[in-house]
Amino acid sequence: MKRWDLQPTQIALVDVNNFYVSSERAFDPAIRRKPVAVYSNNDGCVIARCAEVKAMGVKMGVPVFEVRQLFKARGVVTRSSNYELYHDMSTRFTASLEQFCPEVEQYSIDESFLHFHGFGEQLSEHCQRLIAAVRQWTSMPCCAGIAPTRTLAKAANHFAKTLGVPGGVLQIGSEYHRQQLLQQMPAGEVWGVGRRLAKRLAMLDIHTAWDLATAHVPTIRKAFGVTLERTVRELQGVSCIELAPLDQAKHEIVSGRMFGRLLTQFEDVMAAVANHVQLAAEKLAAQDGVTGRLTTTVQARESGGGWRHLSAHAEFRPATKDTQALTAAARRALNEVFVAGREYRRASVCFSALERAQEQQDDLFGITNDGKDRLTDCLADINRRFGRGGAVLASARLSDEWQMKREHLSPAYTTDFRQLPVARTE
DNA sequence: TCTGGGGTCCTAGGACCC
DNA sequence: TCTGGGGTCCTAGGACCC
Repeated sequence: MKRWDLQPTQIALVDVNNFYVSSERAFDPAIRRKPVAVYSNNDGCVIARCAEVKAMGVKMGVPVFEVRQLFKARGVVTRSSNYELYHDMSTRFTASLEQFCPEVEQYSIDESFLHFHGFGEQLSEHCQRLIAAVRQWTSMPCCAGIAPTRTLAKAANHFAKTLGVPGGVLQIGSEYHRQQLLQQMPAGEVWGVGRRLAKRLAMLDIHTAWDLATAHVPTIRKAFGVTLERTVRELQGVSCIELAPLDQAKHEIVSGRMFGRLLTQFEDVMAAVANHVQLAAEKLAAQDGVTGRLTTTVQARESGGGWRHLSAHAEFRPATKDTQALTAAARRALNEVFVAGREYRRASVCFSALERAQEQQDDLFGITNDGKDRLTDCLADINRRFGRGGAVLASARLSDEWQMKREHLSPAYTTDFRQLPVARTE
């Protein structure tokens, strides 16, 4: 029998249970024993639920209006997304993991892959101590799945949660164990298999993760491409999915959002666009980048009632980070697609063709934009020191009709002195 | 009446080159 | 009538992730 737990390299996937809910509960003991749900931006749909709310049958992503009555009747506490809080809790979580593993690969806001080499049979206990420590240091519950590949570690983590294993750690220990688990797992639950792929796989009579792991690889390759082939090999125990480091410069930067209500006026939509240009420009500055291409996209209502994406783009040579030039280009692009009298519900801005500022090629004609870049740097600096919105171009503030709804927002417990939680002793 | 936001990778197809 | 082969680069779109 192949011993999977004694392979020289083991990967643990550790993630926080119901991360947004757990973050909300961390600073508000009053809701620790109550059912809690967290809403998306704009209070549009449900994006996090505690176990009790999941048990009520509330699915990820359901529109809020569908569950409002249920939540009221069952006393569910609701919160708008509080990303300042979540990011801070995420930093604390990752820092805790680093106390237990030198090789932490952060994958998303609430989960990391931990790489262990030559740990032998003690790894499971080590991860149990890790989970207890995270609980003590951050108050957040988490689980770990351990296996030789990322995809199998994800699967193990899935079972650590759903089977409620003691200590919150599940390690795939043997060939038999791997088979047992994968046979219980629907193919659509496998990391990298979404709804559409699951449907197409079902037509080939592939229903479980085990079916997928034992499928004919060349057939999979031919029908679904190299991405799914890699998933199959990972399920077989061959590590072949690498992750790009999180701190690597992004290839594109997007900022976009639904409006708090439908808009019809050009300047209202433009105010949102200008704000997104500013946010994207700050992210661009953070990676010391410049952009060669800007795309403005809006969603407009069609005469039939459906929604349609309309977009136009502008190019920059040389590439730039000048917020004024970017905003002006975004305005021209919006002008190309905006039709008076239509309703709009969303705007977004995407920077692509990104380059590093230092490696930027000189323009053939020696055109530079030194002075304007200094203004951009200065704005970014002010916003870093005084918080978002400390200084913006006037065009981004002409209208705030587009601002999103956040009617159930919790305080910024950890990032704003005025909102620190207060502890009292009796 | 109300349905998020920000990313990634891969593929196919067109334009263009010698 | 018969109309190459191989390569690069770019873009749009599809699928996935949390």
